Amino acid sequence: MKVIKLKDIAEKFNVSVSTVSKAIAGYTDIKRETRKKILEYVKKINFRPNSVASSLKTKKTKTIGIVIPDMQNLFFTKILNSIVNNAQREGYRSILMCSNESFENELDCIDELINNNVEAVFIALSDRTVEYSHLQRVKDSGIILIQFDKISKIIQSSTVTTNNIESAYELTERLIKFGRRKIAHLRGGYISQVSIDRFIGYQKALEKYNIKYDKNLVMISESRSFDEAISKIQEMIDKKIDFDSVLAIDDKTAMGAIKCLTDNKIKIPEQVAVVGFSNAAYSKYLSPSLSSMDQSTELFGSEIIKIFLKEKRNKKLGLDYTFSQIKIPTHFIKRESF
Amino acid sequence: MKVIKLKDIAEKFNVSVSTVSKAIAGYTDIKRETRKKILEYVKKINFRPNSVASSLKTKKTKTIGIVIPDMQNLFFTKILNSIVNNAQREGYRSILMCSNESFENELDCIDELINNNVEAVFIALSDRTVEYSHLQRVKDSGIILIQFDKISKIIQSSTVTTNNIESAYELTERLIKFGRRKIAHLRGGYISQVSIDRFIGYQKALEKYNIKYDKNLVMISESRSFDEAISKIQEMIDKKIDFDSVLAIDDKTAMGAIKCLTDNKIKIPEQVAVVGFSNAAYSKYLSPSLSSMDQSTELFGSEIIKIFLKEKRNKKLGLDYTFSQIKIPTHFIKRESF
DNA sequence: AAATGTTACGAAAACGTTTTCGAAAAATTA
DNA sequence: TAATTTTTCGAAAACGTTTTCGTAACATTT
Repeated sequence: MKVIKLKDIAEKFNVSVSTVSKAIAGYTDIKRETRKKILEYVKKINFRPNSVASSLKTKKTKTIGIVIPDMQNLFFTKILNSIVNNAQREGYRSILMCSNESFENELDCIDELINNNVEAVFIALSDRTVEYSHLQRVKDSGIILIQFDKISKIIQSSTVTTNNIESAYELTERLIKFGRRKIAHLRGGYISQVSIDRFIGYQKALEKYNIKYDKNLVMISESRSFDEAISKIQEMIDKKIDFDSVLAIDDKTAMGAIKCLTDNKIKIPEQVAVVGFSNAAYSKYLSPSLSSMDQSTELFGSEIIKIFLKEKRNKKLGLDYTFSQIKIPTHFIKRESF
Repeated sequence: MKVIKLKDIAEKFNVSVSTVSKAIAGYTDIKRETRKKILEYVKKINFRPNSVASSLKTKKTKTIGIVIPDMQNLFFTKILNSIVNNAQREGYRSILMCSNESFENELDCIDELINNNVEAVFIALSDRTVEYSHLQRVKDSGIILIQFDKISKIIQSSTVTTNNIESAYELTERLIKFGRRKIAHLRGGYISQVSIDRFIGYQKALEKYNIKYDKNLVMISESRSFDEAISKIQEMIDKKIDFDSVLAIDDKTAMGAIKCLTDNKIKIPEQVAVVGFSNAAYSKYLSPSLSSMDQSTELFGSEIIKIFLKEKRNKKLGLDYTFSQIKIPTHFIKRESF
């Protein structure tokens, strides 16, 4: 119950607190045998210097803060997992915050993290974030900021994203080469950069293959929910709009599409091919299983930590650092839906 | 860039550091107007006392540690979300750790959290945890321990769990009342308490309704994976074992069952009804959508925090506290698979 | 033997708070 | 006016580290 501290160890070996501290920290101005016996004891009782006191003194908290918009979204939880694991490996602990897709919450999360003296903030913005002074505040506090997935280009920082334009382009191209010409696009709202970029990729591919863009084939799912996807597709069917494939903004909406099509006895992929984004964990479990664009979530975490360590090193050396803009490659996962 | 501290504010108003500190902390021995002007300024610049220094002094870190075995499992991420939100509301931050179903990792997580002076550890054990001295170490460090979902009864602590026995009983009973008698059970391994309890519930219901227990109807899915579930069901089909329903250990294995049955052109639920546990986010997206037992994950978080605050209060008052054993109620979600 | 260099260690300050305790100033009572 | 109480404030210690700098002890070189 009593917590050991440096002083206790110092007394045990009749040395000073400084000596013990330096032995543990690996200083070389300690006699070999002195250091050895201290280290042995430290190891035996599994002693680690009080991290709070240490943080106060060194001004390093060895803590990073993560803000994601949704904890029910496996894409984010996988990235989260990967960040946490990579951070842990480098000796950093992770404080987790969730904005729940609310701008208000996001502000609170940021203030909380700044107040907690985290060394870095890794954030995927909420869909409702339209103003960015809180991110500036992070930077002004001397905290390293890295945006991932849902980012704002207004604030200068390193970013780690999927190449959404290219990725959507590739998917569309695949559908075209599969023989589809009437490709419906179930997109997200207008303020989401992800949604915008995927839409651009979709258009570019059509253009490249001389397929006339038809705005009747584009539906907007503001909420990107399963239910909204169903109703949007049903609307298309009711309006008798002719389409032979669906490029959905993500796997959840793709699932909505599959559900709706199946209920309407439309054969997938024979009549309508369906493809999603993100390769959500459940995508392969569906009937038909969903073809999707995998985003290698493990790479997100490792790249983010890599950038963080680099920026930290540069900052320490007083170097002017340039921000990294990393694009995580995607690759197509072929399943039954297309 | 320069971080404000108490001293800066003190100088600005020509008072002492103590006065500023006390004004912020709400002490009453500060003149109203003095306090007012300090508080106004503090609010204006959004100042909060350095939490590291504060923690060192007060020995309260306002931090809780959470350990879960799997971040790809929506059941856990939902609980995680709920804990984090509830903790945040009470002014606690959450350090997140993931054991990835490894006992080794779990040990590391615990040591890390102890070293970080968290005030509480909330843990769902990994499936491979067979020894519990690390949990004892948490308690010995004066840290409040609360186990949830996957718990060990060997270590005395408060717990928050689903009533797995009753819940499985209810599901089985529902299948029986639905007219099914040949109920297959796709269970988990033998060391998982969750798996054991659900199996017990299954047996109890059979017994109650005078249905003879048939061990041919029970399959073990050690990994509880989608693929293993498929192969186990396929095995049943190949062996021509007759069954009219499947009680799966969780929604993922239930999905495997659905997939396999669908591929074998077996009608759900007409020929075989399928039901799962946990009401995973994707369950309603399937075709057929999956009936399941919802576990109100939000309640997990609020109950855990409630217990934590109670134990903390009792500890402070020096009371002998008794541990709470909370059972989170489940309720059946009827969908298409049964 | 003196001068110089090297090794091993500890004293003490500092990090930014919180909180106790004493005391000055103001208000109240005798 | 003197004595007492109440209000308001600040000095200072403490939390457990890290790290600088000084120095004693010893070794090596002139």
